Amino acid sequence: MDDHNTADPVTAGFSTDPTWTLHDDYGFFGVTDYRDSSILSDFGWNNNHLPLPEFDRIDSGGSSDVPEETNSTTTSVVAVQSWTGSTEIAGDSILLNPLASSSSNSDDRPESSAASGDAVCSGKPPPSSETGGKIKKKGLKRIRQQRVAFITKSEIDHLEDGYRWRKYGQKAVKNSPFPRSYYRCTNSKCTVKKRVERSSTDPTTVITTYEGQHCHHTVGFPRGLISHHEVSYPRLLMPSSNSQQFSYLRPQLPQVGDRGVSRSQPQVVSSEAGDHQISNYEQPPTSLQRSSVDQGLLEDIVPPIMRN
DNA sequence: CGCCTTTGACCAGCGC
DNA sequence: GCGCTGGTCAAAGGCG
Repeated sequence: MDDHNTADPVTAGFSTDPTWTLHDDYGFFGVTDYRDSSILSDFGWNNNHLPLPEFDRIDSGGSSDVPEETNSTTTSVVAVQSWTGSTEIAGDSILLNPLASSSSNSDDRPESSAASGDAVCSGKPPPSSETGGKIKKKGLKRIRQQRVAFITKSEIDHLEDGYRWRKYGQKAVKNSPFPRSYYRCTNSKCTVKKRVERSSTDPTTVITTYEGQHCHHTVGFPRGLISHHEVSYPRLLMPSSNSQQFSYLRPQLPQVGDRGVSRSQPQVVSSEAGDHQISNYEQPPTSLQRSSVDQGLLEDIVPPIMRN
């Protein structure tokens, strides 16, 4: 891990950084700023399509509950990348080209199908109880699930995304004055994890990495803001015109092929989805395969046209 | 009282 | 084998 590529695409100019452009096949959809509508229109998007994280006090109904400091915060997603099938992408290496880590990909394949994608919704207890605390199974590699990384320009580290998270760890990051925080979805049957770190070279940006897929419609959407029925749709929270109020939006994604159809269905990750994931550890997914792989969060945020 | 964060310890993987 | 680093655990304490 010592030789992880610590280059920060944010400040290193990730828009031209080859390690990021290589991620086109994995869902990287460009460098953008939701405030720049011209860029969005180039992608066939409008503001409603961006996965803008919401501020922490979403349940305030956009009222004066929002701290003054928060009011002054500018939050915008500037880049997203996603990938599957790679492992040992730890720490700063989330910025590495997953295709370049093929040496570990073979090791990445789930040796035990109990882990990985199908475990996400298997209803099993979380790994913590399964491994019996500090008595861990030796020789059992960590299985990486599909990950999506956001680079977000924000003064807030932990950006709300509609799910409830429990922090389970924090580590100092090499070559960075900012710690990395580890979060787990509070749903006991959901193994989705989230990693949040601030860019060492550009403190104004936050890198949020999601791993796995939620197997539930909502695990307590921000303090009961909306009903369970509603959150079966992707959760995109966008600021209202005054940037202090937030509204829940159902994204109206471009209707391209069957993707548009599937969008209208509540997204429940089945065990089959897990099987898909396993197969994709074995070899790089084709475009068609990715269409089934890129479910969950990625599907929530990336319109089909961008995944082609 | 339940949920959450904090934090030190522990474990696994990797390079040398 | 050793050291470094990322990732995770779990006890303790805080908060509403």
